[in-house]
Amino acid sequence: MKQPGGIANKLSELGYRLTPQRIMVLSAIEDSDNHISVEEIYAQIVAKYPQVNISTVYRTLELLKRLGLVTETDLGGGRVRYHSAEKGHHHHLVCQECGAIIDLDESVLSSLKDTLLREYKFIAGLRHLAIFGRCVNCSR
Amino acid sequence: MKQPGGIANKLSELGYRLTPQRIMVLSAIEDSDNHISVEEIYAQIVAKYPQVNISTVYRTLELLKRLGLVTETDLGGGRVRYHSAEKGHHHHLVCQECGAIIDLDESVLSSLKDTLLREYKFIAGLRHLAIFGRCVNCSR
DNA sequence: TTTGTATTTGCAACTAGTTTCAATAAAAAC
DNA sequence: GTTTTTATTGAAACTAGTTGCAAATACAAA
Repeated sequence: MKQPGGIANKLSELGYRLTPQRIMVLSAIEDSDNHISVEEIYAQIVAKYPQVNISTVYRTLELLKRLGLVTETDLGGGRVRYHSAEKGHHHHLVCQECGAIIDLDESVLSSLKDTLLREYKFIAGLRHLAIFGRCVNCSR
Repeated sequence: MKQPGGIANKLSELGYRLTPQRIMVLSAIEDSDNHISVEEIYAQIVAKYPQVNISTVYRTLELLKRLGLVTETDLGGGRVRYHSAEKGHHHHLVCQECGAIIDLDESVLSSLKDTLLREYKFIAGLRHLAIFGRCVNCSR
């Protein structure tokens, strides 16, 4: 099929089968520079193999998400997007006025995480969060 | 119909019509102690007026959300719930293991808001956030 | 290489939520 | 109280995502 990347290796290590459909979903995510949507993944696959069903794409993403190999982020307007967990965690500031997306380093949320752990004994996931609001340009 | 609460007054002040359907949605939200789901609101309405359509409930919630009169929170598993904005803002820690929901005061996120404003010139909404992770009992 | 089997897939039916549009009814004007 | 205007509603069609199940196939074992 195609050279399997890091996610594919982990999948088979965990005992899941490496089907062509799964490899195509993995490639689409790994080859994508930024975040990729279900439609984009599906379009990419159908272009080569039209018989592949969209439900397989949804199921594969659900699996990858559950195993923590991929992170899902809601960047607003129901636009859920996917990203390889291998490429590191980060967060986004999403402007609800102009739609601008500002990337945010993971460290910005670390003091919040500490507070929650100390005061509420709660281990916050916060791997890939979208914070909605207004950017500089739109707040004037 | 029914004694209109604070939200109803604001709606008509803003020039929106006070229909029986809207008043019923408002009452359901205002009368609910905690967060209420679409199905719960709809079930409550249909019990009295079976001819009311679910799309009207969705449209009313969309309107109230847009006007900031009601806050929407995703408490996990696609279970979106609604809450009167008049009753104050707060946040939730949701345990992905046992489903426990811990309420969190708004102030816990104020230092994060400050940081985002100072370092990124971004005005974060963060009115009603759900943070996913693991509670004390499940993290052992 | 062939066989066996449990996992995975495609398909079709289903659910939640959205949208379009003609009919209805709030609220303003008379 | 009646008429007029235009926002709002109900109905039905539509879209995105999910689920059940029989058929297909990845992979282990022979």
